[in-house]
Order: sequence, then C-alpha cells, then structure tokens
Amino acid sequence: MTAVARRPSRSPRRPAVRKRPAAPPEPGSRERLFAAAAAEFAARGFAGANVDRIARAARVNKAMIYYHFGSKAALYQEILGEMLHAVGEHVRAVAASAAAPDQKLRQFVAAIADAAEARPHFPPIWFREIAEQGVHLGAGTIQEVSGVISGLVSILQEGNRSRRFRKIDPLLVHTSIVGPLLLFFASAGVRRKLERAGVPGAAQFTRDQVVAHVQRVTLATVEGRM
Amino acid sequence: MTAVARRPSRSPRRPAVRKRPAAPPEPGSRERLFAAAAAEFAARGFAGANVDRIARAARVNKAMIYYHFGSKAALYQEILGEMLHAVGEHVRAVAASAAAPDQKLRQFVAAIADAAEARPHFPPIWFREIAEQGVHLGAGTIQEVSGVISGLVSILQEGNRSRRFRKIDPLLVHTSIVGPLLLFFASAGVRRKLERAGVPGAAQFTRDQVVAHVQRVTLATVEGRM
DNA sequence: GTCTATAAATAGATAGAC
DNA sequence: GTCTATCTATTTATAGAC
Repeated sequence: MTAVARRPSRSPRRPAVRKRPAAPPEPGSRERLFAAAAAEFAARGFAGANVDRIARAARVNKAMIYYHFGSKAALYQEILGEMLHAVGEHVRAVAASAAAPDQKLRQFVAAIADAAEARPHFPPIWFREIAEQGVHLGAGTIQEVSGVISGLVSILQEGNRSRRFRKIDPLLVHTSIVGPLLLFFASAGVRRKLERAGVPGAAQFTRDQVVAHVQRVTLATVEGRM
Repeated sequence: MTAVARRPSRSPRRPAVRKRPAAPPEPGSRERLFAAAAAEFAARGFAGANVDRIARAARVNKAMIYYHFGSKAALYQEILGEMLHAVGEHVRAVAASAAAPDQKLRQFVAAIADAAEARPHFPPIWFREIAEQGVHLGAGTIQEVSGVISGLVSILQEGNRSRRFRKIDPLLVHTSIVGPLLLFFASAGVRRKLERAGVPGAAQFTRDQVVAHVQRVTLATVEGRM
C-alpha cells in the first residue's frame, strides 16, 4: 500500500511499436477491467466488490486482474488515484487560466461538476472513501486531494489581493461547494426512491440547477454579499 | 427486507414488570450490540462489517446477534432506521414549533448538525447508503427521509406565505444544507490526513463555523439576498 | 496474455447444550 | 439469555498449462 499510479497506465509489458498510433484506443483487457471495477466499487464499495463479478462484467478472465493490477486493493487504489488526479487536472487548469477570480471560482465549481459527470463513479467512491476515513488513500492520492484544495486557495487569495474577495476560510468554501455537488451526483438512486415515495421533483432535479446555485452562493459568500 | 423498527426496541420477550422504572438504562447485550454494530458499519460499511468483530467489541457472544436481530442485514437496517427516525424527530419538532420561519430554518440546520453529532456514525453510514443507492432502505426508512424533506418544505412554504422567503426548490435548499454538513461530519478522518499532508487548518475546522456558515447562506438564499 | 483448477482463508449462520 | 462448535458458502489469490 504505497504510491499509487495516476492514470490507467499501460499493461506491464507494452509492445515496442504501436500498430496504428492514431487508432481509436480500443479498450484492451486492462481498460475493460478498469472500467468494470470502477462501476463495481461505486455500487458496492471496496469490501462489497467481487473480483469475479468485475471480471465477468469486463468479459475478461479473473486471473487477468492479478496479472494487470496485482490485487483487488491495488486495482481499487489505481481507480481512486486516477479519479482524483483527473479532478486535480481540471482544477489546476482553472487556477492557472487568465480569467478573473470570480470567473475562476465559477469555473472551479463547474470543474468539479464536470469531473463528477465524466466519471459517474467518482462521487459514490469518494463518499465511501470519506466514510472509510481515507484508509485506502496512499500518499500520492492525498497529494492530489491537497492539490485540489491548493487550487481553490490560490483562487481565493488572488481575489483577496485584488480586493474582490473578503478573507474567508478556504475549507469552508470547499465544503460548501463539494458537499452539495457530490451529494447531488451520488444521490440519483436515493432520489429516485424518494420520488416514488411521494417526494415530488426528487428525481428531476437537474445538474444545471445545482451548479448554478452553488456558483451563485459561492460568489455571494466570498464577495461578502451576505 | 420489509419494514424496519424505528428505535433500538426492547428484546424479543420483555419482562412483564420493570424492576426499577427510574433506573439508568444500563445497556444489556442488545444495546451493546447495537452500539458496536453502528461503529462497525460506519467504519467498514455493510459488506465490510464483520459480525465476529461486532460481537467482540460489544463483549457479547456472536450468536446473540442472531438471537436479537435475526441477521446482519436486519441489524443494519434497524440501525439505519433508528438514525433516520431520530433526525426526523428533531426536524418535526422544529417544524412544529412557534418560531418565525427564519428561526425555524436556522433550527433546521442546527437539528441536522445536532443529530449528526449525537450519532457520530450517522454521517458515514448515510454517505455509504447513498453511494449504495439506498439498497438497504426499506419503505419505513424511506418515509423517515421523506419526512425530513417534508419538514423543510413546510418551513419554506410558511416563509413564502408570509412573504419573507422567495419561491425556491426545496430540494436545492436541502442539498445545500445537508451536503456540507454531512461532508464536514463524515470527513474528520480524511481531514486529519490532509492536515498531515500539509493542508493547514484541515483538522481544526469546527462544527460551529460550518453550522453558522450554512445557516447564513441558507437564509440569504431563501430571503433572495443574492 | 489468457485460461483452468484449486488452494486457503474468511465469514454468515445455526444446532443444541446449559 | 448465553455459549461452543461447526457447517457451508463465498471469495481472494495463485500455480501452472497453453
């Protein structure tokens, strides 16, 4: 349980020459396992996930999991690391852009939402990892999380230097952004159940509503309009 | 997997007469199992929880789990139901009080936070249940969740009738309250790790800060001040 | 890289004595 | 109500052929 790879890296022994460099990256057994495992871990958690089911879903022999990843735990950590790395990339791009601080803050919110939408398994997996107190978080993955917060810190500082933002605890801002967004993206299943139980609109509730609201609230908070 | 009990009810065959009615409810094997199981499910999830470990932590024989609760799943559902029922009770009390709508809304936020603090295992268990898409949620438990939202809806309607609150989607308000609160309460472990990894203040960050902030933001939102 | 067969450990549940 | 012993199923992981 040490460092964790950042991306779905290539297989152990990659061929020396790629046949068609521009070919659409038709998923091999490793990529299929990666995708199937993300879905399984999201739906059932680390302990609840079953390697046989992952292999079956990926239409790959179970032994390939051990060939490619070494263990169930290593597979899980690779997925977790890749997800957080992707979020970090988005956020770094936003923080480094030339936009004004208020625009950057809006983009920060959108970046989290985009990452959650592009990787629908990220919100449930991250919720579970939080509940698990981060026991599967290696040093590299923690750094990715820390990087996301650093990005937010630098945006807030920039706004503060130019007198547009008041001084405010970045963790508070972070919690108020990430909490509602993750809850929204992770809760589709429960909201469907609520809708059926008579809570009107629980299932319809859109991503755009939530993102726009979080953006508005965040701006109002940092600009001292409340 | 049908209906679920609301409280840690008494043992199957309760004695016809209570010895000392005012005696402090010294926890019997059932209560100890209930508490130990809540901790275990919070830390490891339903699948990751281990009945042997629960019994050991409760200093009770494992067979007692089956005697009192019937199965691991039933034990889990009883815990989940009790937690959501407690939150519902708090919220109903707030909604039924004589306070003004803005005060009720503040109290709603505080009620969620109080419930999370009184039952530290609730936030992680609920995060996991959300990630699990509510698969363990029986009809009774869904009703409890629905009741919490109904309470919020009635507070918002009351404020709207008296022209103090603007019209706003209650689900949006709910998500913006519950998301940050649960994330805060569930994330103590990860925040400790972040602090050690160089994110200053991640571990210190207090409950009062978060509650006050959520209250301020929520009021500003519904009063149209943003 | 892929597959079969199997080892080895774990864990939920129950029978039955007290 | 409590405890011991055990049954049974599941599941991670690996050896080794192809």
